[in-house]
Amino acid sequence: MELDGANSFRVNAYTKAIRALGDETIDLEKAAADGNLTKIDGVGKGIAEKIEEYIKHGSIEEVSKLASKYPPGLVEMTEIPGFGAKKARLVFEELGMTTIEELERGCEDGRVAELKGFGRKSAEKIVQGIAQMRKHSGRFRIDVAWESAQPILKALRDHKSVQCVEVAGSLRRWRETAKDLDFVCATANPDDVMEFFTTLASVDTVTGKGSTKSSVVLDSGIGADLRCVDPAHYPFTLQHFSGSKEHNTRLRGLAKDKGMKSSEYGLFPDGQETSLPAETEEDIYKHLGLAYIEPEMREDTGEIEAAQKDQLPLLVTSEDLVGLPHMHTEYSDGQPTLEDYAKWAAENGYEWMGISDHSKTAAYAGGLQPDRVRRQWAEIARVNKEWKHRGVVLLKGIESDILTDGALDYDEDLLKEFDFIVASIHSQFNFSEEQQTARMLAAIENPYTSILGHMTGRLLLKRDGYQVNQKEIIRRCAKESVIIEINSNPARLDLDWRLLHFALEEGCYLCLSPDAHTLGMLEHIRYGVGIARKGWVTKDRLANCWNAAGFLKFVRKRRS
DNA sequence: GCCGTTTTCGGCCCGACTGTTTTCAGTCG
Repeated sequence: MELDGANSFRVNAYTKAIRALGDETIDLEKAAADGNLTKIDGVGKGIAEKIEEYIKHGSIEEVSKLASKYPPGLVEMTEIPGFGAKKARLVFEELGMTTIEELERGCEDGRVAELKGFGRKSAEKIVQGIAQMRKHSGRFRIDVAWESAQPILKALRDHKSVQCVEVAGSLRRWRETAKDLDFVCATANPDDVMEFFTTLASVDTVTGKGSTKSSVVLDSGIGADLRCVDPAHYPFTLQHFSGSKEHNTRLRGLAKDKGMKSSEYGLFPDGQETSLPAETEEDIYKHLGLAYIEPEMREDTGEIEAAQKDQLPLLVTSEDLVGLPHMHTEYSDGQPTLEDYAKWAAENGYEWMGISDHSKTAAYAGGLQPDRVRRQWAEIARVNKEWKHRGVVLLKGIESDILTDGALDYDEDLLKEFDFIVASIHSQFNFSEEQQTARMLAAIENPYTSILGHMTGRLLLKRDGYQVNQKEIIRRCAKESVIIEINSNPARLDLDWRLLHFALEEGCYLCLSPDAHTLGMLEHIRYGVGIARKGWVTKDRLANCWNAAGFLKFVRKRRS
């Protein structure tokens, strides 16, 4: 519709409706049958008709018409940074271009630069944008973003003109991936700070420079924006650029209802040019009649309603964690020894570490045959004796493959002697959803399964998860008292945070797993904490916050 | 196209930067 030059308010109306329909709790066919479609926020007569048309015919005429008018390559073009629908339409109509490759050639041979509204620089930017897009598919994992951000944050904090600085955007909200980094800085000398920022050693290219906003691309390939504001505006600017866009749109609506205008510079009562005061973000939320909302929750997934009723959950923090399950040792495909983990736990304030190497079927990963399992248990007993005085205990666990029929990977004689068992799928990713779900349900019903490992097996930005009915799995885990893992490896972050709130409502217990294969990977738990907070997780529902006795009691209870 | 404790018409969130312009359109967050 944007390519077709449709009224932008119409486009917005569809965008808003699509977002509402994305809520998995809506059964569209049922709503249509009951005539309740227009009760969905953002769905009126027109869009309801489109949905009904789709349910009836499996397609929508207007969509088909638009699709035949504008080749799919034009939609792809709009993914190029700085290149939107209007420009895509122009190169299509004026130059007949239908693919990104054609656009790239047109930029190189000078045809694009001759178009009205374009020039030499625009053509160069497009070529650069295409290269960017190809190289990184536009998004970065949170660990890349976090690690790129830390040195910059430190450098800015140490700069004499910087009063305070914080990372905002999706990284502050702990999204699993980020498009770029956003820094917000309070300073009286913005030009100083901007000059410093754009000449940092890790900066590869400068793509924009002004006194309020500068943009760069770092060596790591990720973009970074810095906003500089007067210290009086800082809380507003930080709040604004922390997003999400959807959250802020709602807040601006609330402001409007209260006769105020909200922007990154303040909260302005109608007709006034001075903002209401705010020393912290908390003050801003207070002005809007809301309890303070933690950045992780700012996704417009119910947090605003909860804040209005002062019913926000008290989110778990890393200080609440006392134990970690799921880590691999030299016995299978990990690098650390048992001793290494015990030492790390003592040094980092943890009481228990749940050792879980791969089980025997995972031969590719050095899965443990029963004799090796018993040898490891003997060593765990020895290490535990040595570290008892430091208040650390290693638990005897295993990451058991879920076999194709849903069985665990050892005989019951051996299974019953483990302290806990993480059950995970590592093979037959191509099962149908029905097969995969049945396989997983069978594993959940096994009384020796304590924790369900990485529910979908996804690798972020790389591989989609296997097909499985996650909600059915979650409900069964709740019923069977199987703890659902939040795999904290930044390549996984699986279970997805979007399902955590649902899992909590269904009554599930969760745990953060480092799934470590090196000591360094234990640090990944920071991403798990972020994701857990994002999913509204409280410490009473997180097994990591229970002491070893409590964790073992929970696990043993379902075996009896 | 959606929506309505002022409304069934006339609004719809707001501001910065860039590259192309001579006052602005497009894009982005």
